[in-house]
Amino acid sequence: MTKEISTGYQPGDVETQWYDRWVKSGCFRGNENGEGEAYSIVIPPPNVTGILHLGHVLNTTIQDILARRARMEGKDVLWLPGTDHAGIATQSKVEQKLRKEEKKTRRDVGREAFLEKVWDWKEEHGGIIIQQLKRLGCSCDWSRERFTMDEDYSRWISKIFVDLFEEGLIYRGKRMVNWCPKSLTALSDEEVIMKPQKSKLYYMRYKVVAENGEGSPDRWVEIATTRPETLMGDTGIAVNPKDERYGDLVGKKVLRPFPEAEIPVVADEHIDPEFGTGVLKVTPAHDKADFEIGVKNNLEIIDVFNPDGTLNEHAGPEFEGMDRFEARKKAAEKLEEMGQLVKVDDYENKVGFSERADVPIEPRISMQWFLKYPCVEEATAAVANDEIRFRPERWKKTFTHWMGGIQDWCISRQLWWGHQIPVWYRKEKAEELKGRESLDATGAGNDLYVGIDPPSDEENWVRDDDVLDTWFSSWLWPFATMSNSDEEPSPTEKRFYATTDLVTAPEIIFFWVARMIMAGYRWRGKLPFKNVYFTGIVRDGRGRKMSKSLGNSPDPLDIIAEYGADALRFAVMKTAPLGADIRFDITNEGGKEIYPQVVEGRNFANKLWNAARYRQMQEGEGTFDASALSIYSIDILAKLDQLEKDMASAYEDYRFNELAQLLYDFFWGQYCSWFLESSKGAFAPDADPALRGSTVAAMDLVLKRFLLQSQPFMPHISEELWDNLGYREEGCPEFLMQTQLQTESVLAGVDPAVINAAQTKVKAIYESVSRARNLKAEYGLGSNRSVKFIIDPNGGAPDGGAFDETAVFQQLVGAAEVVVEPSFEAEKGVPTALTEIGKIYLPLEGLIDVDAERERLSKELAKVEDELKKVNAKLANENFVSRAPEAVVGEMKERQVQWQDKSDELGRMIESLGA
RNA sequence: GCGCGAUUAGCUCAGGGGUAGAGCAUCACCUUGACACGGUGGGGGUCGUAGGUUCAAAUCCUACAUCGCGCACCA
Repeated sequence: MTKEISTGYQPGDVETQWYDRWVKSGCFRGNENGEGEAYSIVIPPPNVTGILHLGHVLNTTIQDILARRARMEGKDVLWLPGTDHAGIATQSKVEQKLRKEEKKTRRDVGREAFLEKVWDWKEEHGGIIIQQLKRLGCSCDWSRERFTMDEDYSRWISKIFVDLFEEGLIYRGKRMVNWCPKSLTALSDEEVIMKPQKSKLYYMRYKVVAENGEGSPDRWVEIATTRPETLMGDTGIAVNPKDERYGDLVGKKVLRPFPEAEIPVVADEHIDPEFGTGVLKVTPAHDKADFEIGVKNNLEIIDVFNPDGTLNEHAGPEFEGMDRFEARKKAAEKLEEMGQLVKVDDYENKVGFSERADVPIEPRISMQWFLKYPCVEEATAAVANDEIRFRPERWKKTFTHWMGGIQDWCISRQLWWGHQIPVWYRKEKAEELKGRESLDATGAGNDLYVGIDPPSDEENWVRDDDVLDTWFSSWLWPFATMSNSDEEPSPTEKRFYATTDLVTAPEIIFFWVARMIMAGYRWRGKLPFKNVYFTGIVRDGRGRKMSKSLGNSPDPLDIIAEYGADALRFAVMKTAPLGADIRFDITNEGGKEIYPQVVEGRNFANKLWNAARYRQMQEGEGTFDASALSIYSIDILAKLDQLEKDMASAYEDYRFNELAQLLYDFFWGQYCSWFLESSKGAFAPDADPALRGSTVAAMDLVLKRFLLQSQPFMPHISEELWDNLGYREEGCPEFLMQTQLQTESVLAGVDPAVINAAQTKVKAIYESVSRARNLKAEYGLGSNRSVKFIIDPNGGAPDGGAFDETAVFQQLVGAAEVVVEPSFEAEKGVPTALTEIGKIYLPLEGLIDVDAERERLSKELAKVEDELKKVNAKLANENFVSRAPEAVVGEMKERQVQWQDKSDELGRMIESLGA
């Protein structure tokens, strides 16, 4: 058996080999001493423990395309990568492992030892995602990779904290915060996700306390609540002051059923009389709104929960130690027993969930550090007046809205993995200071130390236990990755800050984007980036967001292994309209998951591969001689020019899907389907050597320029073909990815009139070919054998003369023979098509059927007349003729003539067939 | 409740006042000298619904419907 050589492109080794070579040659390194225009992006740092998902693929491919394109435009590019320590996520993972393997909690092992374990874990498992980004082809400057817990980077965090503390923007206070009972930490508002929940609305009744024996001894007031388990913490009930039903109750007391206590009835305008019974139970310790009502009315605050969401001693012995959801049932049961539960309705409400731990958060009063945001006005203005440009622009509104209602940021977390707050308390005063409210720069004198470095007599001090919110480190990312905090701006920063583009998901517009703008302005006096491109969300075929928990997110690495990174990149880009969501289609074929969009990408890569192979099969160098170019070569080169123009303009607007579409349409639809097919004659043994040479030259030109254009999207295969085809020129960089785009038109030396004439003629030929193929197919002639066409160019040839492109016509149509016969007199019933180059006859032996042909032509005539009717109607409309733009009317008139001619001609053809 | 977005062929999506488009899928034909991960041709759409503006609306405007996403202290 002979060995079969695969004609298909095998991406695997090709991709990894090129990637290694690029890295080794320093192609990705940002040059701070360069002289070109600077272009920079900082990567949104993925979690150090993260695994690549399709969202990352979308996001980083866009960045890679921007970076690669910028390099080819001669810019000095820095794409700065790194990872984020992801406080809660990482710590939970290690805690989980600890629990599973050693049956211990982090407290069992102690802070120091636990942190060591986290670092170990990070060394072992961290950075997987970096390897995955490399496999995708990302051209990041890995020599500058950063991690938010790096020592230099950490010093930045402390410095920023100290600055803000001294400025009075950071303070500590006892406040209602979002508490995660699973992670045992406070969370910022942004880390809480509201989810609709099917729950119950419990109607219960409290007894009104009789005053000095007056009033009805049996008066009850009905209250609706979703959280009966907190009633032990109720210290009042509230009604709307305007609510006539309850007006007389205000100032009286009701009896809390358990633990039994008399609690006051207060009036508050926030109460909606329409909701439930119009009466609210007030639990100041466990609800933000209740807290405010409590403060206003001087109500007692009773916390009935432990930090982990179980109930504490204040709930009474029956409830102590019980989980909050069990306690809910139990409280309802108990009310029932007491005859105080009126009814229970099904009810859907929204409950805040911890983003990371995915459990309902508990509003809880606790001592936390807060930040009043700096530079809010400047940041708001920067986006409002497009100093920072958002794409799509609609996110501006969201941003402005949030900035307008901005709340102080709870920055402390009761975690260990993260940047510990740089605050020390004098040992003997520590307990007192830790409990002090409203602690700020003015408060504690010499007993408080806030500094980047620990105090020199550290042994006399106790450090604050809390760490900072991970986002408190991320907001410095654009500049803290470039310079150290104690030094002048580094050469890297001087050259590459502010960055050019930021590519990120709209989900983190508040978490990250807004805060970076403020931080950049506050500490660098410069906005951190010029453009922000918000990507869409990657969804599955059913429109659901891809997520690990749904299990609907395929592993990009599996896809890459099967189809290649270039295919995946191309697939994602082709369906990534500006900021709109992407549906990642998955179909199932015989139990195997197929990704149609990626298949398309792979097929495209394969097409590219084979088109290049075809070039390699033609021997020798081409010689570019403008005067020897065929009309087909001129045509494809003109289209190449147009492609480059269209690409440039689509890049301006970040229209990545359009860019991918342009590449695809040009290469497959124009170059392969038409040009390569039409050029085959030039390689026949008896072909004119000048034609052959110029055709090869045209092929080379197109391939070269096309590879330059496609490199950012499909870097690996483009590089491979650039190499295989030997397109590197003397004195040019080693790699395609370093090669500069050429901007000069490929047809610069050719007379525009010649180009125009060639394109007109080629267009006519191609259209006629389509008609001829059509005719063939209509008569069921699939094979190219034994098909003969006769062309009667009688006045129909585009240049007015005889038709001289029969060879190409024959090749394109797939015919055995094509002859030109002016004024050909066909037998009756010979199938005919009316085309741009004349009448085309398809004589069929034994198949001549006058009736059939008449019917076919009649059908066509009907279509033509339909069009003609439409055009006629339009032109008969006076309003149209007088009010539509001249150009539109002119075009319509032209169309009228065309359809009329066609109709006449078809009419004659039918007539000639006889009745 | 307010705001934003989407709704175009079976699927994934372009188009954005002037003749409804692509890829996939489907059907028919084709082992034509790069590619069957290919070639050729066909079928398939009253552009979510109802109004309005206009000579002309898939496109602009207004409502509504469905889906999605933000924001909001309705227990």
